[in-house]
Amino acid sequence: MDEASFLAGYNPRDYPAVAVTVDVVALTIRDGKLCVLLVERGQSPFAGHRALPGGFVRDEALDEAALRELAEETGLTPGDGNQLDRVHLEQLKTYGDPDRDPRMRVVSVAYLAFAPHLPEPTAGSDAAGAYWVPVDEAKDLAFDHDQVLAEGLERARDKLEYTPLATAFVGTEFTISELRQVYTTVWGEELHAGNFHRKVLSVPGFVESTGETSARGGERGGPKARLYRAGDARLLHPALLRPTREDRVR
Amino acid sequence: MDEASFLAGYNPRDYPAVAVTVDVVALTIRDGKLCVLLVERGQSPFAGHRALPGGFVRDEALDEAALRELAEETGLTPGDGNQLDRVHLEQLKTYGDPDRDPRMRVVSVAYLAFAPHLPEPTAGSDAAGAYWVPVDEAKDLAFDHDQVLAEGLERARDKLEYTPLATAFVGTEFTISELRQVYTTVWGEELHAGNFHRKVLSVPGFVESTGETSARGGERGGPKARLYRAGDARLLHPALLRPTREDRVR
DNA sequence: TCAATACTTCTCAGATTGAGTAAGACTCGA
DNA sequence: TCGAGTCTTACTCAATCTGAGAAGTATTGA
Repeated sequence: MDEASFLAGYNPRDYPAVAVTVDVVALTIRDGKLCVLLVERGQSPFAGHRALPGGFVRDEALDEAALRELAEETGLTPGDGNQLDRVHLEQLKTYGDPDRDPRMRVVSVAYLAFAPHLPEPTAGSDAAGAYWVPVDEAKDLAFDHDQVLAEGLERARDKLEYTPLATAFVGTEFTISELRQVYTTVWGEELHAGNFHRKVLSVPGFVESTGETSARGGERGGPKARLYRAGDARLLHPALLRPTREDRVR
Repeated sequence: MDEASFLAGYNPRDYPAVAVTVDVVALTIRDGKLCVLLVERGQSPFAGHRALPGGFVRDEALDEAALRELAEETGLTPGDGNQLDRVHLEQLKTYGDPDRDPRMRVVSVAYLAFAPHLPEPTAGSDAAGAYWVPVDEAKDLAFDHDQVLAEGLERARDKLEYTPLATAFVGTEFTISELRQVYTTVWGEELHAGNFHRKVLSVPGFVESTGETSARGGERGGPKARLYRAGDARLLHPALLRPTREDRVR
C-alpha cells in the first residue's frame, strides 16, 4: 500500500481479518524456583499442550486486557486488596508471524507480569486449568510460546540489573537476604552476600529501612534481619550487574 | 471471555473488527542533529499534521511490514545494496488504546529504526510527502505519535549505553570522534574526548581497527584519525553510562 | 549446650572513572 | 608560509567502585 491509499482512509475489509490477543508471561517465585503461569489446552490445535494464558482483546486498552486475563487465570479480582494489586505488568513484545496460529492471522501482544507469591489457582473456578510451573520445566508450549517465554525470561533477567524489579517478587516488607534470593533464583547464580548487602544499601532509592526486624532468623539459624521496603527509585544507579556477563556479550 | 470459550476456538466475528498497522520511528543524524522521518497527512483526521510513516500489515511478518514501510517512505529498495541494508530495525512497543484512531479500532506495532545518513526522499516518488525533521521540532504529530516518538527516543538513548547501537548511525568505517558525536547528539551532552576514547577501545568487541587512517583531519584542524569498524559485541560490557543519570533515576 | 547458619560490617588489593594535562598532527586564514 | 586554533591520542592522578575474604555476633535446630 502506498502513502496515498493509506491516507485515503482505512478499509480493513480489503485485508484478511486479523485477530488481536494478549498473552501473559506471569512470573513468580515458589519454593525457591522461578515459575510461570501456564494453562492446559484441551482442544486442537496443540491439544494437550500447555500455553501461556491469554485471549482476545475486547473494547479495552491492551494493558487492561492483560490484567484481565491474569485475573481470570489466577482467580483473583483486581482492585480487591489482594496480591494482584502489587503485580507489575509491562508490555514485552508483539508476535505476528502470518502462520503462528494455523487457523487465522493472530497478532498477539505479549505482556510480562512479575508477582509476589500468588495462591495456586483454585479448582472449580474459571482458572481450574491454570497452574504454576518451574520455568525450566516449561517446554513444548503451544504456538510460539516457547519463544515468548524465553524472551520474557531474558527481559526479566536484564531488568533485574538496572531496575528495582526484584522488589515486585517479595512482600511489601522484606530482608536484604530475601531480595538476594530473588536475584540468585532469577539469575541462577550465587552472589556474595556481603557485597550484595553493601551494594543494595548504597543505591539511592532502591530500599528504605522500616526500622523493624524480622520475627525470626533464617530457617537453619542465623540472626534476625532488618526489614526494608521498596524505595522510590525507578532505575538503579549504579546498576547491580550480573557477575558473568562476558558469556552474554557476543 | 473465560478459558473454556477461549479454547473452543477463535471466532473473531464475535468481536469488533481490529486493524493492525505498523508505525516506524526512523532516526538518523543529519547536520549534527538527531532527525526523525515524518510524513505529511493530507486527509482527515489530523489533516495538515505530520505523522510517523506507517500502514497496514499485509500477509507478511511484522518486521517485514516495518521494513517495507520504511522503504516506501524513503524511496529506497531493500536488498539493493543501498544504505537501507544497514538499517537497524527493532520493535518498540504496541499501541492499542480503543480510541487512539477516531475511525475504528487500530492496534499499531511501533518500530524503531536507526540509520546512517539516508538521502532526502525524492519528490515525485511514493515518498514525496516524507522528510527528515529534527526531533525537537517534531511536535503535534497525528494520533498518539508524539508519545510513540518520545518513547522511541528514550529507548534509543538507553540503548546507546549498553549496546553498540551508535555504530548504526555512522558509516561502515568511522573514527572514534564520529562515534562520540553520535553519543553527544543523541544524548545532548558533551563527553570527555579522552575518557570516551579510552572507554570505547577498552570495551571488548565494540570496535575493531581497520589499520587505515581518515583521509583528512577535522573540519577545523586536528590530525588525521584512525578508522574503525563495528566489532562483534551485541552488548557493551562494561556499559558506556550517561554522565548525569541522577536526574533520571526517580 | 553445641554446631551450624547467616546477617552485618570491615579490610584490602585491583580495577574503573572523571578530570586534567600534554605532545604532536592538522586546517584555515592572514 | 606561518601562526593560531583544533583535534587525536596518550598519559597522570586522585577518588570511587568492585570482588574476595574474613570477623563478630545473633539465632536456629539438635
